[in-house]
Amino acid sequence: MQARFKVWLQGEKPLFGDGMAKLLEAIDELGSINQAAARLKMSYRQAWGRIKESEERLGVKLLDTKVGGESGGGARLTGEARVLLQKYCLLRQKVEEAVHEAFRQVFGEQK
Amino acid sequence: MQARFKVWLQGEKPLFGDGMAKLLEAIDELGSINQAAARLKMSYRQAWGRIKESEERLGVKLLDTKVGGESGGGARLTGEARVLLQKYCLLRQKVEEAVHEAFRQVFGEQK
DNA sequence: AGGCATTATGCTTGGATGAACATATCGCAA
DNA sequence: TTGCGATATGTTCATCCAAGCATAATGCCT
Repeated sequence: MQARFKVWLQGEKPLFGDGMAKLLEAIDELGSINQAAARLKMSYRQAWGRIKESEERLGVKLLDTKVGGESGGGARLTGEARVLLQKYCLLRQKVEEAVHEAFRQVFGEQK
Repeated sequence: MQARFKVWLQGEKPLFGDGMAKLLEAIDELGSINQAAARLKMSYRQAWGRIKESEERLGVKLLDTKVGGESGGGARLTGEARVLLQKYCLLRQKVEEAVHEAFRQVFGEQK
């Protein structure tokens, strides 16, 4: 038995969680929404929709996108997206450590 | 903006989370699944199903139930259910404090 | 005997979430 | 000028989970 968790940023509605974090990381590495979606085994349609939704809720532009041109176009994270992603990852990491520690304290060496 | 979280116990499948905790607390206080479900604004059907599912996954009997008789019957937590509930609440509390602290550290005094 | 509150369980339907399909457009490159 | 890879959206379809409906059984109490 183990403890699992989710953590996310919330305003009036959910703003930014693990899904967006993984998606932005993949876009940052691969340079396009399309390839990132493929790696995460989601459709381009879904990836794009989640980004759009998140941008609207946050009131922050997360991606600079380019249509057409060399390699067909692409997407790059904005500075604000980078800052947010980095902060979220830090938050997540701290919480993960806390969950592990709390589980150990409460449930000890259990099956 | 704030940080929210969920934490739950997991084996092969999810075993015990916030929903079950609130449900068991209400049953403990009110003495019946029926009244507990009403308080939590869920149907008896759903409450009963979740308990059954959780018992099966955990391999632990959570309730002693009685059909008919004085006041129509009722349900009481087993000792194992009490122990599990108490441990889960402790885990949840520790995680909650950690999430708050981590959010403060990472996001500081933010809008 | 009849009523009542409760446990116990099957079945059906509705809503929401995600998958899939269909286009349109853009701009470089061959 | 045609093709390619990408962004950008609308729409439809499937599928899973929750909600609600229905019903049986039990045992005290009046």
